[in-house]
Amino acid sequence: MAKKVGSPVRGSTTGRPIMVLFDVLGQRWTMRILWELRDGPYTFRALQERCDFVSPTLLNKRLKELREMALVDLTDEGFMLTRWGEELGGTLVALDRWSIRWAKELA
Amino acid sequence: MAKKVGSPVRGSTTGRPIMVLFDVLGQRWTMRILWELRDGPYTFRALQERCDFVSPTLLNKRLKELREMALVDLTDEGFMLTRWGEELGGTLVALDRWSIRWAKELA
DNA sequence: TCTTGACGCTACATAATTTGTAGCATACAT
DNA sequence: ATGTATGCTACAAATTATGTAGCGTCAAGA
Repeated sequence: MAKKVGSPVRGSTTGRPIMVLFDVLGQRWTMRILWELRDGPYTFRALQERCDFVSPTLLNKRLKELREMALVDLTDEGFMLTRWGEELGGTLVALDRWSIRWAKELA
Repeated sequence: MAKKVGSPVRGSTTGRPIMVLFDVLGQRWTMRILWELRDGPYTFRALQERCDFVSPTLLNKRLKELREMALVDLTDEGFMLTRWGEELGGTLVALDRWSIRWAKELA
C-alpha cells in the first residue's frame, strides 16, 4: 500500500524520490492531511473533522501510508507529524504563500 | 473543469487558495506535468512521452485545467509554463531537494 | 494533387480509486 | 451495565484514471 523509495511507482519506473513523492502527494487528501497535522496532534476523529469529514476509509488508508513512510506517527496524544513530516509540512507553507499571491493576481 | 480561486473545491468550502491548490495538485499527474514542463516547451506528444506515456485523455484534461489556471500556455513552440507556472514549478524544486534527503535517511 | 507525417485532441470501454454510511472491537469511566 | 470515545473496517455507489484506436487539421515533399 505504501510506496518504498527506490522502487517503481505509478508513472515512473525509476523510483526517484521525487517521483515517489509525486505518487503519494498526488493522491486525494494526502497534502491536506499533512497540512492539518501541522498543528496536531489530533485524534482520528478530530483529524477527520478538520479535513471536512473525509471518509474514515480513506483517512485510514492515507494515515497508514504516511506512517509507513515515516511522515506521521500515532502516539497516545493522537496522530502527529514526525520530524520528516514536519519538514515536508514546512515546504507546504511555501505553497501556501505562493497560492495567496497567485490568487490575488488572478482575481 | 478547472477550479476558480475563491469558489468551493472538493473537500473545502472556503475557496482558500491553498485548498484550490491542494485540489488541483492532489490529482494524478498534475505535479508531474508541471515538473516536466520546467524545461519545456514541449509538444503534446513530447510531453506525453516525458510523463511516461500518460494517456492523452488525461494529459489533455490536465493541460486544460492548468491553462485555465494561468499556469500553462500553449504557444507555437508547444506547451510551456507561464510566469505563475514557473514560480509554482520552483516550489516543487524544494520538494525535490527534501525528498532526496528523506530518501537517503530512510534507505 | 496526392501522399506522408506531425500536430492537438476525442470516444469509449475497462479498471482503479474515492465516497458515504453503518457499524465493529476495545478501553475507560460512571 | 451503561455510556462514550478510541482507531478502524465492510460494502455498495459514484467518480476518476487508463489504454487503445483514431479523428480533423495543417504543412512539406514527390
